[in-house]
Amino acid sequence: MSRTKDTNPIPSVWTREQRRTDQPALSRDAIVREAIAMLDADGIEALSMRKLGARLNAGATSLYRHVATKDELMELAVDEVAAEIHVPPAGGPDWRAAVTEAAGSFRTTALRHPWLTLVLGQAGLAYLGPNYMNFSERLAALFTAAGFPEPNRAIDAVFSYVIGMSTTEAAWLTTVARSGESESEFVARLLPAARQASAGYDHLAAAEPETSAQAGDPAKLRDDKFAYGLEVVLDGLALRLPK
Amino acid sequence: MSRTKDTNPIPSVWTREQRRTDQPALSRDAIVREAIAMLDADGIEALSMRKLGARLNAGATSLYRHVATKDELMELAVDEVAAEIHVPPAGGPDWRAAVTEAAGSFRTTALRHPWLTLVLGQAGLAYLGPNYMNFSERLAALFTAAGFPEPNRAIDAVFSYVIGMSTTEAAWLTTVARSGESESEFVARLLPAARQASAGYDHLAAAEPETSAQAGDPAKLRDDKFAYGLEVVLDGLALRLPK
DNA sequence: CCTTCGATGCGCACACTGTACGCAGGAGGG
DNA sequence: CCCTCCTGCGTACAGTGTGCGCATCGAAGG
Repeated sequence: MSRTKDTNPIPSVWTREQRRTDQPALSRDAIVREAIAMLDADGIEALSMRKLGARLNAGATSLYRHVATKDELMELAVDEVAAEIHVPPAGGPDWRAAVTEAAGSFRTTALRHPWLTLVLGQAGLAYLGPNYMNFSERLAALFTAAGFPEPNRAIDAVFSYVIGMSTTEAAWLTTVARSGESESEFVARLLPAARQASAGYDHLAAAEPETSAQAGDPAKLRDDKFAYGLEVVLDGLALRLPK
Repeated sequence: MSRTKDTNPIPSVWTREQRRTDQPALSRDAIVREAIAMLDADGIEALSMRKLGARLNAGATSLYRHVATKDELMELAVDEVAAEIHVPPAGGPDWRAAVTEAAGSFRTTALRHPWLTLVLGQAGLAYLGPNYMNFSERLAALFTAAGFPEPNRAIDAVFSYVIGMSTTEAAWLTTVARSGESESEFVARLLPAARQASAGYDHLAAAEPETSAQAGDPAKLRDDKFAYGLEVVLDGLALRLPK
């Protein structure tokens, strides 16, 4: 039984390579950080436990010592990124400017990490992470100080809008990125198809020149669109502010 | 070479089962219909080409004769479901009621098919499907008739809000469904964790009784929240309507 | 010093995924 | 009759998340 021939190279302390301590040891933080880098670079479907492990000079299953499951890893990534959202301190003189700042910060964060909204629309309770909690707390403080008797309803109104717009924009930017072209190029190439698709639809065709008139800078157009909708929501909220 | 013994049962017209024409033949429509049924029943990660094929008495790869790829199938499913969204005809006396109806219809559709918003946030160009085009066209007609000089901006404002809120609600309902409990039960069981998570956050803790006070019917609470935010947006838009 | 122990990383394996490819069989047209 | 086209399928490949048990380590305890 024990005399089966072992043709494999004899494992030895000398052949076995040294444990490398130069690389930062595998840790939850390092894993999350690298996962975010991969998500940002190559999109959500490019992240696999094996590739992530390889990037950290580790095997795929080693990651599971620090993270229970891939879903949990995604929630950790979401919360990590939530720390980038800036909410001004409560009590300033201009609540609208403060809310605009917070909304804009959420949007740019969501566009910098286009997988964020995807995970938010999927993951159970990413809302309970510390950074996300912090974000919520600061928002609550802001709206309370502004004088809203039911701050949660106001927050939900504003940020449902912000999330919806950011989701749509992120999806758009993702497909643009996949095309390998710049946004303007992609728009130009898409135009004929869009025109043809909206042929026969009176109002879509009518609205089209309005859209493609200032087709100069698509990014600026998106900025304006976002700002417009946000102003709409804030105006509606201002009406409900007891004076 | 040809004399190798064949131990398999001899294939014959008699042993081979009849082609069943009782089952509706594999067709793109049938595939999409069945896919939607599976998505509704078991969620987005439960849909695989193999299982879908099995449900249709077909092999997995047979589906590819009618559908180029799984992503394309998802886009078809989205467009199919988009037909359920009801937009009142343009030109009625009360544009707010009409928009409220359309927004509500979008929301109930999104909650009936909780995978919808997920795919929307991912797929980018599902928008070119005929039903989705129809939906957009009717919206454009509605807002134009209401008198908005830039109907697209108004539509984007309203439906970014609607999409954002629906996405959040759908995600919530999905995790509730996964728990196997009713929404009230799940809320009750989640409460301690939420309370603990918001300990130390003054404003979140302060807002909590406000939320859990009428914890009677969570579904009604969500309805109210949605209606509130929608009113906010519509008020903001009304200010921009040239009179 | 040696021994023990808990923590960490890893190789293997399993069940599953989307889908490319080539073949078999039936439908219809010459 | 043959020939061509269309449909379905079996097989196969390259991947996926992750459970399990083993090897290795640094530290702790005797």
